[in-house]
Amino acid sequence: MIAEVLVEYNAKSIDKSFFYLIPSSLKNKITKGMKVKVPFGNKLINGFVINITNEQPHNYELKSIDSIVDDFLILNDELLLIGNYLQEKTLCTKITAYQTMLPSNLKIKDKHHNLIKYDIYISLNSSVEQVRSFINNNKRKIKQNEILTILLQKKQVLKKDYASNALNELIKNKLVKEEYIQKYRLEHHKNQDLIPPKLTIEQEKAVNKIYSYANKSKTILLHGVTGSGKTEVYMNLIEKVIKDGRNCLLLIPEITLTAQIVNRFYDRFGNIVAIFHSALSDGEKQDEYQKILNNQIKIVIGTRSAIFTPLTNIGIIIIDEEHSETYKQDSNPRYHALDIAIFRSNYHNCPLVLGSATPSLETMARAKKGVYELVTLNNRVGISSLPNITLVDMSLEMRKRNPIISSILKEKIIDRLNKKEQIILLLNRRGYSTTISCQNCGYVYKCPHCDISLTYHKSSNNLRCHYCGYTILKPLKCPSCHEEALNYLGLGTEKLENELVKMFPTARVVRMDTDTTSQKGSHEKIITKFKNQEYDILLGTQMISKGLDFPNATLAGIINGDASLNIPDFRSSERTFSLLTQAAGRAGRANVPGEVIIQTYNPNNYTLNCVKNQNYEQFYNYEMKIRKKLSYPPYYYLVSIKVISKDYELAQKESQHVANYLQNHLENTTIILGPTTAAIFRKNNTYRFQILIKYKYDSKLYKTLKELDNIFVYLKNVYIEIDLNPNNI
DNA sequence: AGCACGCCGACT
DNA sequence: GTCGGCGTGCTC
Repeated sequence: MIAEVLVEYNAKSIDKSFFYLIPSSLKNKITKGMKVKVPFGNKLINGFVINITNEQPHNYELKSIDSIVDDFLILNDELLLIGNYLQEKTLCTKITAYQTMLPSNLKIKDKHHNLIKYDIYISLNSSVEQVRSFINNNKRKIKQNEILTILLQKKQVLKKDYASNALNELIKNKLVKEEYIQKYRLEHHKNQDLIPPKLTIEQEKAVNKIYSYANKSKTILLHGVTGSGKTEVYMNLIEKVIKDGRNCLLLIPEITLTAQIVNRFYDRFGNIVAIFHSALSDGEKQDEYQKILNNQIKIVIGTRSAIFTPLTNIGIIIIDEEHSETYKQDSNPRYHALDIAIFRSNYHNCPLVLGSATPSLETMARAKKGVYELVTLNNRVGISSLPNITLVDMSLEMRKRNPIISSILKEKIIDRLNKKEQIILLLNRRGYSTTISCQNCGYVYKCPHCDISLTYHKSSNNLRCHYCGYTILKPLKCPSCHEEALNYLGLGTEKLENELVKMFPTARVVRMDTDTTSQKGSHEKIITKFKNQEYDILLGTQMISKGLDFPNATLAGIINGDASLNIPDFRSSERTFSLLTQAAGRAGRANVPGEVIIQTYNPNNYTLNCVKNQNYEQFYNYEMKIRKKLSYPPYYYLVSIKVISKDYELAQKESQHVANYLQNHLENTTIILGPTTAAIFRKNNTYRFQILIKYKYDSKLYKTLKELDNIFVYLKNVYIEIDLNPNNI
């Protein structure tokens, strides 16, 4: 018997299987998916058995497996397949693929701690008669008799509650025994008093439609406006699937911000729910994983990597806030959870639901084409209507010397403070400092070929497009209003907080950004306090826009609606639409109608007007035209290739080679742009050049990218980074 | 990745 | 004469 093993070293040059004999002592113990120790060179290292065969792969002598590291299956058949797929899709090494899929305590490494926690219980170790006679014959051993009497009634109690010399004596004399029982760190119980809300007709129709695909590997887009009760739809689907005896996987973008959702699931489903996210300790993760392996879990809720949990018999996969960019990993391996979800939906023959108020254009395009089924929720649950949105022209306000808070927003804030209602203010911080805009009229330079903002390069004092390389010298005056006011955008939450305190001295203001939420649990504290109305104004960055529900918040203000529009990326309109729509959805959820003020230098901007009209369809149609014209997704797929080196000349030279190579090896319908300097050109003294591939269909793509990747294995001091379907380019 | 092997330059 | 620099190539 021969085992095919992947070894723990992550290097392109040894990204292949190594073969070992299985010694007779391990013959019936080793299965594929196990972690083993093998001799490699002159060291003993860890590896995964990925297959067992009878065929001798080479004619030279094989070494034997040394030992088993963990004697349980770490990679089941499905995970083994997913690893293969992941490697194919992202061009990472096989070992990286498998490592990525596992929680840290199961990953390959030398010292691995066993993080299982136990409670020690004590119980009787002899017959009731023996214990009774012991009590009768040892009347003076009062403490010991006390413990025995309790055990006669309760059978099993926690050791730590009774720990004493007397207890140790009993254990020593084998009258009482200790038992180690695994204790899970996270335990949640169903709220027995909970009465699930009755579904609206629309919600019920959605549930039935989606459920009609049970046992089919169909992807369904659930497009529901903010406040339309998507979570309730998920819960009802999950209930049905569990009744059918199958399990459920729910992905959410960031668990810290969506603690509210998780708690609703705990209340409704109790201890059959396991959660996974980066804020869990290794021990907590191990416990949750263990619960799944022990078949105690029917619902897994987690962030991106939870898509790899070894949940079996999956009956539905749900990706909430489908448009969220957190589902794509932005370091190696650069996988998208959606791709893995589709793979698993095929494997398990179960539906995959993508939920969002603002679906990504790619997803909506597929739904419109009929690749995905489209299910829509048009109405908010309850009597609340969609909020009323106003765009405020900040260039007019600038002249009135209200550069930060417009007069209208100020007026509304005062009004809400008087009514004892709450206010949410969003400071859109994305896109600072890379672009410059006119402080007088809001003009932003764009590339005439790529329709993205030009990036300012201080060293050369010019403006450059990092897609195609178009460059102009930075002018002194704004070409639109002729003022000398071209500058960085810049306003921090702290400055805004000070401004608010000055403007509204009696208001209680709380700030939520990366500074105030670095401590574990601080998110939730701020959210809870605001919800309990201990504050009047919640001021924060994009983190306040997601999935939060504040019934008393009736006004949402967006301080700088433009900032994210100007990021030099073709998706910046889409991101802005999504962010502002979500933020607007925070207002007016309960029975008080909400109001939203968006401050902007571009009140005629199409995207902002679509937000104002709350019209996804309008935005979609408009943006799709631009994407078509400029050959962007969803019309074309993108691949970004970065060539990275400490040596400027070398990086430049090799990136030119890459572009030539692609030109010669890809189909002629494929567009190759660059090389040009990457968005972040110089990063800790390494230089990055970027090549962009746009393709519709290219049968040679994967083969060519693999070859390219292999060429770079043998080049020195220069590296290549390939990102298929990048989030940012 | 990690290690041995190997072929040149400056030391006790 | 030898020690050690790191470039090259191999690991089942």
